[in-house]
Amino acid sequence: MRGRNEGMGPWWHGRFRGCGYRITAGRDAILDVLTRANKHLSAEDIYLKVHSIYPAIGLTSVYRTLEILADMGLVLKFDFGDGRARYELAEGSKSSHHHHLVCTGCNRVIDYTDFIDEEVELLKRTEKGLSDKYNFRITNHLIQFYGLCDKCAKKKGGE
Amino acid sequence: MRGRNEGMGPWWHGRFRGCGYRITAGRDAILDVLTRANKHLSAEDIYLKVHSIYPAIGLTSVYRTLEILADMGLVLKFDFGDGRARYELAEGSKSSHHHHLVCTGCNRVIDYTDFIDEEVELLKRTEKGLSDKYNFRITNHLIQFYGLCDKCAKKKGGE
DNA sequence: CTCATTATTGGAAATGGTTCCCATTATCAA
DNA sequence: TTGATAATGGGAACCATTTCCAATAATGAG
Repeated sequence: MRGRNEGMGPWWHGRFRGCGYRITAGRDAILDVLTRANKHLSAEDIYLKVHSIYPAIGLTSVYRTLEILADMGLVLKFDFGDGRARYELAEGSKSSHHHHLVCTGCNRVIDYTDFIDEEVELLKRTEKGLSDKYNFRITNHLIQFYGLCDKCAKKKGGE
Repeated sequence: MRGRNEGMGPWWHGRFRGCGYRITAGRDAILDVLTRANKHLSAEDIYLKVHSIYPAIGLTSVYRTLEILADMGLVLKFDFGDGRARYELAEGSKSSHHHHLVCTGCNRVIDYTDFIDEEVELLKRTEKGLSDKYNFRITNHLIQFYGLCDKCAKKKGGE
C-alpha cells in the first residue's frame, strides 16, 4: 500500500524544491487534481475541481501554477481550437504517451495510443535531424489529427 | 506571361462560386495577400496588408473570410502559442508541404521540409488506421516540434 | 521556536484576440 | 435594371488569460 516515499511528501515536492519553488496548499491541490484526472482539463476545469478541495484557491494561481508546471515539463499544454487551453500531466503517473484526434465539428477529442510506437520512433529520428540542422534543443512535439467524427460527418458531409 | 485562365479570373473564384459564396473585392484582396505571402500571417498582419491595397476592408471581414477559407481547406490555421492564430495558404500555389519548429523562448517559427516525405508517409498510414478504428473522416494533421532555438538555449539553458 | 525575508496569493481590473450585432451596401441571377 | 439576400465594417461584446498590488504564508537563519 505505502509507496517508497512515506514521510517525504508527494513525488513532485522534490521537483519543485529543486527549481526553487515553494510548496503551497494551492499547488498541492492542483497537482492532486491533475494526477487524479485522466482527461485534458481547461484552466477553469482545474480551478473548479481544486476549488472543491481547497476553496481558497484563485483562478490566477491556477494559471500561474500551470505555467510553471508546463515550463518544468511536468504538464503539457494543448490547443484544440476551441479558444481555451487544455492541460494534462506529462506521462509518468497513470497516463501513457498518446496523441490526439480532434473533431472540428463538435470539438470532441479522442486520445489514441495506436501507432504511437511507430510515430514516436519516427519523431525521435526527425527530432535528431532537426536539432542538428537547425541547432534547436527540441523538448517536445505535437501531433494531432483533425477531422469529423462519425456524428458530425453525418450532419455536415452530405446524406 | 499570361496564365491559362485569362478572362476567367483568379483560380479561387471557381472554388468560391462552387460553394455558393460571392466574389467581393475584399475577398479578392485577402486571397491576393495570402497568395503572395510565403509566411504564416496573423489576422492582423493580413488585415494591414490588405488595408494598404483595399482600404475599405474591415478586420471583421478578414476573420470571416479566413474562417471560410479554412473551412474550405484552402487555408491552414495554426497556433504557435503566442495567443494569436496564424494562417497560411494550403499547399498548391508556391508553398510546399512543410511542418513547423517552434521556439518556446522567442516564438520564432521555422518551416522545415526535411523528413517531410517520411513523416507524410507514416501519417498517411496512421490516418488510415485511425479513420477506420475511430470512424473519423480525417481532413488534416498537425505536427510541430517545440524547443529552444540556439539563441534562446544560450540565454536560458545554463552557460 | 521566532522572526525576517521574500515568494506566493487572490481579487479586481486590464488586456487583447476574436466574435457578435445590425444597419448599410454590394453581388448576382432573372 | 432590379430584387433577394449575402456580405460588409465599425463598434460593442465576449472571454480566456495577464497584470497589478496589497495581504499572506513558506522557508531558512538564528
